[in-house]
Parts: sequence; C-alpha cells; structure tokens
Amino acid sequence: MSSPPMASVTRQLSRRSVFEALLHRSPISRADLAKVTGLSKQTMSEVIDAFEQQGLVHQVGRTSGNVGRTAVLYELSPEGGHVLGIDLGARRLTVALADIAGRVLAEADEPTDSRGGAWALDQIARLSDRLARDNHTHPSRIRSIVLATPGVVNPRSGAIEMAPNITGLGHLNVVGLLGEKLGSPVTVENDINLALLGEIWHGCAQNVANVAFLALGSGVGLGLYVNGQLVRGENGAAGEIGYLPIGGDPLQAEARLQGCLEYQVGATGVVRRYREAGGGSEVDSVRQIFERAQAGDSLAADVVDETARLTALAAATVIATVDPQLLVLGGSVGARPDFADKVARVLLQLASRPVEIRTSTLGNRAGVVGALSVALRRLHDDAF
Amino acid sequence: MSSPPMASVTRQLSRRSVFEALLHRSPISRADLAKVTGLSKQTMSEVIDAFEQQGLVHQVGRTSGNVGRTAVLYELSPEGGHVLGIDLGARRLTVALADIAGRVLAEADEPTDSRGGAWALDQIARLSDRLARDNHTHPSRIRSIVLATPGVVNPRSGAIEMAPNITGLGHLNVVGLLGEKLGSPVTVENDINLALLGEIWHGCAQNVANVAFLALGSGVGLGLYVNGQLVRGENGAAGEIGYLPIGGDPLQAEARLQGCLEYQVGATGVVRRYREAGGGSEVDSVRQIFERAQAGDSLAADVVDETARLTALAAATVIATVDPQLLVLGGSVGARPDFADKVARVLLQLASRPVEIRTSTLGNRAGVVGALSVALRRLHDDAF
DNA sequence: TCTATTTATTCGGTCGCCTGACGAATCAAT
DNA sequence: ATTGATTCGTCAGGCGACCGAATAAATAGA
Repeated sequence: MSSPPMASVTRQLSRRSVFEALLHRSPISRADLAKVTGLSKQTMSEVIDAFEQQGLVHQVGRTSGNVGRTAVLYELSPEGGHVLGIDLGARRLTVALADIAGRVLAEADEPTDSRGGAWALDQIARLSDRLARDNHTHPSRIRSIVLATPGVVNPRSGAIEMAPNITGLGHLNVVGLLGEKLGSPVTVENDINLALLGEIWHGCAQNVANVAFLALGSGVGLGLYVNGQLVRGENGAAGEIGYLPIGGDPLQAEARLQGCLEYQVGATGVVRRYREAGGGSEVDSVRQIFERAQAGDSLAADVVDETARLTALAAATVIATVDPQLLVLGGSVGARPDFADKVARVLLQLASRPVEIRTSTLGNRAGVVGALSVALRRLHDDAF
Repeated sequence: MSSPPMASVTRQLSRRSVFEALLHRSPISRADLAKVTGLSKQTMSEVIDAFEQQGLVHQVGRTSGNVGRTAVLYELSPEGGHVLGIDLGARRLTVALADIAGRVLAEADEPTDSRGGAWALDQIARLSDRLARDNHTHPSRIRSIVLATPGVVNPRSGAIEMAPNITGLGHLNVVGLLGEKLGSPVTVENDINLALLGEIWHGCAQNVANVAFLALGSGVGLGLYVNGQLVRGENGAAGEIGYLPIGGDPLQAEARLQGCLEYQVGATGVVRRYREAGGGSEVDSVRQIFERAQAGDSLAADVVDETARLTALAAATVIATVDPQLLVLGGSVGARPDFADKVARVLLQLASRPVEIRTSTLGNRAGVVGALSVALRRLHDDAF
C-alpha cells in the first residue's frame, strides 16, 4: 500500500522539505518551490510528479499577470488523508476533523456521557463517524486520531493512569478499543499538554520555544514546552502541579490525597474556602464566587485574591524551575482576564525577572486544536 | 583548513555513524564497522581511508586467533584533536584535558585567584597552557573549550549574568577574552548544568533521559535533563531554585534579594539558622554543624533536619513539575549520604510516586567532567 | 598441502542530485 | 503581427555515493 519500493534517505529528505514548503505556502509553483527548498527544478519536478501520482497534491490553477510563461500552481490535496482530534472532557466531548494540510473541516460537541468509561468511548465513535460522513469523508480515510483526556497518560503504553473526573477510564485499553472502533491508529495524550500544543500551533504561543501553560479550572495543571518539545516526564506525570507543596501543610491527609495545591485552588477547594470563611453554603461553583466578588462581597473577593496569590506562587515555582519565555494562563478560571491580572500583579513582586503572561486565546477549544496538531504531525511523519 | 571541498549530506551521515561506532567500540575492524553501521564494506573502506588521511583514526594492530584473513584494527587517533574542560569555582579552579575519543589525559587544580575577574581568566590561561604542554599537546591542537561557572549564563551570548561568588566576572566578555588567550573557541555554561551532564556522561545518571540534579552546597541549584536534552531556559535561568517560594515568606526583603529557599538552605542560611536557634556563634560552616549534629548537639540536628525537609520540598516541587526518572543529589552538602537519606525519607511522604534517588558519584569533579563532555560534543559536531 | 573462512579491493550498476541547454508560454514593445 | 525579454518546465550529461558480486589475499585447521 505504501509508495514504490522505498526512497533513499536523501530523497526522503527532499520529499519532506517539499512537503513542508507546500504546507506553509499553499498555492505555489514548482519554480518557487525549488527556490524555497533549495532543490533544483528537475528534482522538484520529480518529487511533485510522485506526489501527484500518490494523490498528495493537485493542481489548482496557473499564475497570471507576470512576465514570462505561466506556472502551474499546486496545493496539498484533501485526498492526502484526514485526521481526527478529540477532547474528552469530564463534561463536554468535542471532536474535530481536519485534512492533511491542517484545514479544519468540521467540529462538533456534545455533553459527555455521564456513565463514563465504555459509554464515553462508544459516544466518541458515534460522534466521530457522524462527523466524517457529514463531510463526505469515509472513516477509512482517517489516518490518525489523537484523544485529549484528563489524567496521567503513560507515555509508552498510552494507558490512562489517573483520571478521577471520568469514571472507569483507567481500566480500559483506550488505544486498542478506540482504534478498533474507528479503524485508525489512536494516540492518547493529557488534555493540558494538548491545550498547550494547541496554543502553540494556532493560539497565543506561536513561534515560542519555551512555554509554560498553567491551567486552572476544576483542577490545576501545567503543560511544559521546553527547547521546542513537549515535556511529558518519565511517567507522563510532568505538570501535575496539584501536588506542589503550596498553600498548606503538604503532609496533611487531604493534601497528600488530592495534592496540596489542588486542595486549595481546585474548584472544590475554592468553594470550600469560601464556605469556611463564612460565605453562604448555597454557593457551589467558582463562577458564583467570582460574581459575588465583583458584586462587592468582600469575603468572596478575599477568596479570589488568595486563589490568585497561590496561583502566582505556583507560577513563580515553574518560572524559577524552567525559565520559560512565556506563561499562558488557561482553564475556565485561569483564562479570565481579571483573574490573570491579579496573578500577574502578585507575580511581579515574586519573580526575579519578569515573564510575559498571556491568557489562552483558544479557550475550551485549545484541547481539540492541540489534538489535531499532534494527529497531523503523526500523519506527516507516517507519510515519509 | 577543513576537509576537502564538501561532502554530500549522505556521506556526512555515513561519516558520522562510522565515527560514533568508532567512539564506542574502540579497536574495531572495517568489517565489523560495516556490520555495526549497516554500511557496505566498500563505503566503509572509503570512509576509513578518508579518516586516516585526515589523521582522525590510526591502525592499532590486527586481529588474530580467528579463522580467515586477519583484519586491521582501527581506533580514534589522539591526533584527531583535544578539548579542555574548565571548572571555575569560587574557591577552586580545575582544568582537564581529553582527546577526541574522550580519554582524559590529565587534570589539574589550584585555589581560585581570590581577586576574581580578569585575574581568574589569566589563571585559567596559565593553568591550561601548562596542562597542555605537560602532555605534549601544543595548545593549538585544542579545538574546543568549555568553562563551567556559577551564575546564570545567557544561552545566546554566553555572557555571565549573575555570578555573586566570583567578583567582577559579570562585566567581562569571557568567551572573547578566554578564546583570545587560548586560541580556541570557548563555550560558557552554568556549573550545575555541567555537573549534571558529567553525571550523565560518566557518573551515576548514565542512560537516563529524564534527570533532575539538585545541588546543595554554598548555594542551591538545579540542573534539568528532559527528553535527553539539557534545559537551559529562555534566559539560561532554568534551575534557579534558590528563588522557590519555600521555607518562608517569599515577599520578605532578604528572600526577594537572594531567593527565598536560598536564604534558608544556602550555606550562610544554615549557619544563620543555627545561630538564631541559640547555637554557638563560633560556628561558621555547614560542615561544623553536621559534625556537631553527629556528636549529639540536638540544636544542630534540628537545623540539619530542617534543611533536609526544605530540600525535600524543593525536590518534591521539581518532581511534580517535570516527573524525572532519577533525582541526583550533589554539592558538598547534598552529596553527603546521611543528608541524602534524610531527604529521601521526607520525600517518601511527600511525593505522589516514588522516584529513584542517587548521590553524585563524581563529586566535585562533576563540573569538569561535564565540561569535557560538552567540549567533546562540540568537537565532534564541528568535525562533521 | 589443501580447504574453509574471513578480510579487503575492484568492477559494474543504480539512485538522486545538479548544471546547462533548450523548447514552451507569456508579456511588452515595436 | 513580429520581435525580444522573461519565466517555466524538460532533457541530457555528469558527479557523488551507495550497493552487490566477483576476486584476490591472508589465515586456521585438517
């Protein structure tokens, strides 16, 4: 099924560089491709001919208006393959479909099946299938699938090892089951890591080699991008900053169980602190506390400030450890501009040197966009 | 001066892989090299002939005892080039000389010139020159030099930006001055980063892709090795964990100045804590406090325990952030087995998952060994 | 001495790339 | 409409690097 016998190393390199050029300067002629890649015109023609026969590229017209002979323009063909990005959140399931050039063809979401586990996987398969068919893409055309999930993902096996928010996900062989249901290779990756990669691909962290992505929502987590690479850690547990010894005694029972920092700034932690401070027990979401703080409730304001202070301490910890160029704040709480401002203000007093801070621009789409970007890279790597 | 016109990409790759094989399986025949690298015997002969003409390899004998024709054995020639590793500590200056194969030919050390700055650079030049001449190596043969220094080293310019321990180093163009004095390209790198690379090359962290090296001596610092790469950070300030918000109020004046954690577990911090607790003011070194603790001084023991506790908190922070496979404890305090034990015991209660802990095996040689390893890699990269 | 075995070289043959020459297609000016 | 300048794409020749097969050389063991 693959290309003819096998191309030599050097041809492989040429193909790859032509492909990259094609990816970034979409409608482009052979002559320009030759200039951009540094290859000769003939080599260019050979590679493009091969691509065309393979169905990877197709003609889209000709140049006009310039002096000299017109050139045929090429672009990556949708026939080249499709990928699927999936964000499996505790409350919402999002699926997106893109072609080999990274053009997002469609996106759909539903509330996550609350029964979790196998039901969620079935739901993913159904939604993915529908998305593909609605876009005239036969599911067999999908060549790579990436799933964003909460929890610690083993970087070697792809097993999900700690996913408290979705019941019964840890015991399933997700890669195998989902791969069988959908008929394509599946990769599983932590949702925060993928949100980070999403921001790097199409969000607020483009063209930066050292990024820290601090997500604060129902839980707290961190994505690290260092030397232009994602940091997974030996067990996939890098960025589990819920366990940072910040905001209390790290040896206390609750702190050891769910993590010291998480116990304070996780959604339940914030609500608990508000109630312990004497706030009304009818409040049961962080959003409400923020609203009350804005409405003048000084108790709520204090809770918000303390949350920002602890978040800033966590950020300072990360900055001191890996020295990123950019800190991105994300998650339903972290991405709030008012909250980010508070964090930035505390951080100014803490950090030995100032670091640029931005809030996520992709919001809750970051995960699925990141999943697409990884699926695309896998597709590209496989093609060469 | 470089090799003939220029080898093509594919030849370059072949040369490199032959070189690597030569590096690891020292005396080896062409036939075996061909098997190891997967290249054909003829290509092998071409590459080896070129290497021999270039002076990179030389014959060292023939095989014997086996059936069949004897094979000529080759190894990397010392003529291929030499490198220098230098560890400029606040109190001790160490220099080591190695050949292109990584064989350490000589090592020498002296107390650092306490006048610092330009005097220290002169001292380096003198000691390096002597070391080279004593080993019948003309200084011009030295093709790469790496200097380990405390402080933050700008990863782009090589400028030393914060070096409180050696006076007047920050204002000097060390790369330029030292390069001129010694006549070879100089690279500057943080001493803890190099100690980490030393342990990875020839110490206790070999063949591990994710390592954290926590150094506790006169100061506290961290070296990070992630995905098989050193983490420098955007400004070279990765691993500056003296500024972690651990062990006190991070907004306090002293903490902001020299770092919150450093203020507590740095050498002066430990001594200060002992005195504040009522210990004798005649004590002025950490070593003495450890000795007193062992002799039964409960005040000293408490100070040691608290130091270990804070160090464990820092370690837990790093582990939660980057999830290393291995934690190496180094530095004059950190490498003490008794201290490392205490840290490990606290860490067991803190960490969500256990991490292997080792103490540095290279001790105070780690920096210079790491400098050699980087200098060697530079030499190899330049040669191809 | 002879044979099996292993090492190294020589001799084509292939692949990928480049350069230079040339035909094809276009715009602009006469 | 013709001519010239310009650009696109192909063709042919040559080079560098690789491999496989055949061959020469050297050695251990029978």
